[in-house]
Amino acid sequence: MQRRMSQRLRIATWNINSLRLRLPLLSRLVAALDPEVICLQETKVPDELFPAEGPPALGYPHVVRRGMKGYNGVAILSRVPLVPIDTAPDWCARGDCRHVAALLDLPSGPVEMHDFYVPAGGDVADRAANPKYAHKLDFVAEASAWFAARPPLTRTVLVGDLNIAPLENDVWSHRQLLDVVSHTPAETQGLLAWQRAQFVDALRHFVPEDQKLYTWWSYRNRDWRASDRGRRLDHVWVSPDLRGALRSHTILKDARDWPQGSDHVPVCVELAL
DNA sequence: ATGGTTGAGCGTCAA
Repeated sequence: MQRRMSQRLRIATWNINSLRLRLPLLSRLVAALDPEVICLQETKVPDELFPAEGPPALGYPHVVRRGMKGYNGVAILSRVPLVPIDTAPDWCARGDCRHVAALLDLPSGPVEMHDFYVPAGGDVADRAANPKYAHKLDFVAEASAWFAARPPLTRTVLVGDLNIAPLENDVWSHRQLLDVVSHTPAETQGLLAWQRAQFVDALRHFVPEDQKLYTWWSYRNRDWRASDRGRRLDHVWVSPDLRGALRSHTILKDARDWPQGSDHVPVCVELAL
């Protein structure tokens, strides 16, 4: 029986909440996770101010990024060569920098990599009263329809800060958060429809749905660990053909205590490809 | 119903 050698592929995703401020923390991420690919959100840096020397110095010479002034911004840092993908639309026609995609050029063949930063959606869970909430729902619906219209995906990974905690145990209190933006039925149904059309939830592949799982803890808590009012806002999805390639996952909870840390912690999934 | 904290960039806005 012939058996092709498979390669380890670790993909990390992190809402870094300012790349320039937290560039030094990336070396901690690399030390802890040793990923081949790092997907970042909320880089908050225009492309012309992107710290070009930073990622290569950390061992990630291949970079695709899309940034703007002040807000949003996404980037993929890689040890593996990248080929940018530019076929996705400008979501909601806003010119926002909320999505970047690339092919990972692996010896076993290309892997399609998507990095998303879904709108947070503001405070009021009412489409009519809150344009940010309407934008969030529209963004999810548009992305969902775009992926659903494609032929069945293969060797595809989608990660990012999707700003929605879809399952009951993705939040500290399902009942208390049903009206809180990030866990309303309109959001969770929209996100699950997007996911289930083409993807497998890689983190829930490893952690059963009856167990609490969080990736974000608000800054607005005196003791985030003691109160533990977390939400699972950061996600890793893989196309169904990669289910058997899933090896392990890490939620780097310790990163929430890094000096001047982000309110999101890095999430990592290892595949054998 | 409100507050609590952080980042960008210099007003507040976004989260």
